[in-house]
Amino acid sequence: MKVSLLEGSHRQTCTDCAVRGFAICAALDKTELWELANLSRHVQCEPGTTVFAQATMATSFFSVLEGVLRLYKLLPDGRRQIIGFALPGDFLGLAGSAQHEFSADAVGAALLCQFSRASFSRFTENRPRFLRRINELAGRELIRAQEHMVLLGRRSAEEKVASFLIGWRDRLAEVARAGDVLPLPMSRLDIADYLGLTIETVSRTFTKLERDGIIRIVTGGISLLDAARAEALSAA
Amino acid sequence: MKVSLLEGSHRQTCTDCAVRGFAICAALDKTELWELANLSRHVQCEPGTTVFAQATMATSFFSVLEGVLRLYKLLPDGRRQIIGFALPGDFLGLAGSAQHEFSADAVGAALLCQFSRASFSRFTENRPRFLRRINELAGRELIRAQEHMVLLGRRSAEEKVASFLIGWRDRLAEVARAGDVLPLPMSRLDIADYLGLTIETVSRTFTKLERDGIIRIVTGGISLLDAARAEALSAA
DNA sequence: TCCCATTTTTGATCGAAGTCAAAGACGAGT
DNA sequence: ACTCGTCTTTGACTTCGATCAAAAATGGGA
Repeated sequence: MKVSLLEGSHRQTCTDCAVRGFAICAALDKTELWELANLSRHVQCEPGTTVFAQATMATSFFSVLEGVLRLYKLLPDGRRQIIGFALPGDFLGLAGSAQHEFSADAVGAALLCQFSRASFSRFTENRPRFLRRINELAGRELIRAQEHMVLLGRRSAEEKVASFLIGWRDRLAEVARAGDVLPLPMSRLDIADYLGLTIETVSRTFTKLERDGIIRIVTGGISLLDAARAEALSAA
Repeated sequence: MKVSLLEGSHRQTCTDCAVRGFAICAALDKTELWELANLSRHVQCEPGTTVFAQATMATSFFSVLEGVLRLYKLLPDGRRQIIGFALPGDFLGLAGSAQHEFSADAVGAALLCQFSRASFSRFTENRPRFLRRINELAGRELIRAQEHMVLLGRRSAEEKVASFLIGWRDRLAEVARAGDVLPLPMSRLDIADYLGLTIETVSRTFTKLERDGIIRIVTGGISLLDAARAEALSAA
């Protein structure tokens, strides 16, 4: 496993940032943005790169600019639970704990905006607007986590897969133009570990959804043929 | 189901509050505390009272003073997932959404400190210290939720029950003197819905842990005979 | 103290998802 | 186009926890 980061070239101007409108920095005015820019650096990650590992010191915070990260926790015997996928605009470090509570690695190539913990905290300290923005993102994250607990604890395999597809579609729609096929950059194993299933069950369930005419499996993703039926499965 | 609250007598002074040291208001100085006190009222809840229901307008925030609340989400067909138990010092409203994302009801009798959403938000608005305190609690909540996802997605029934007992013991230790028996005020059904199991599986697992000499089942709780073995089960 | 409703426990059986195994598809590199 | 390694799919079988059913314990009220 690669654990290194490819360091980005140099500091960036935030004003033309692709996630400017919906990332954590959306709450900042021009002056503050410039100030924050001076605390940040861009980091380019190769596919599979581990950005940080569970139980290591959290010396940095990150904002995702491009790509997808998988966030996961491991049990001592190797069982893995993916607790979420981070997309452009997502912030890593909301829990604010001194140690990383989970590991994060890039699914495909990814570009991150990195802040040192200390300077970011200092910047944050006396900016109520920014603090409220952090609260807002943390609240959303908490709601997502609670919804995911229902999925993990109370839904069948078919409902889990359908919920995942609908949820993924909706999240992607927030950050990118939706095309005909829903790209699934993560592996079946990632999906299984996200849904609390095995890879075989995920695969069988995809096949079943395809047999039932709800989806079509294509390379690198699926086509949602019958979104209404998928939504019904994912809600019920 | 009872859905009403018994309204408390009148406003309270916060200085002698039982949860003063570890509730959300721990971040406030004397003046602020007095100001916040004027926005709060105490609410006494009978056992089983629903404090608020999922998908209703969130017009109030609450801080738990005494008792235990169960926080849960329901699926349309009645399946229930308990996403957590709230103890004294816990704050309800961290997600800050306009609608309640889950329901909350009192397990036994409970005493709450209620704030109107509007006045609490106004109070919060320009107090970075207080905002950071809210962030701190939200972060803890998020970490708990992430840990619970691992439990729901990747642990066996026995591990789930052991984790629950250890986690409950540790949470109680934060707010009350630990006695010989660990009180379990919630029903087996509550425990089952918290762990993503059925009531029968929870009961059988308790019996098995007792047969194995790890716990002793007593009325209203359990005795942890072999905490080390329980911790091993809950970690592994 | 005795009832009766509710909760908990136990037993028997079932089934959804896991496990084990092998075949098939895909893609990067030659 | 071919090869090798990885990922995905499919099949056969097993198992853990769910379901269905009933007995036992608990507790509040007459």
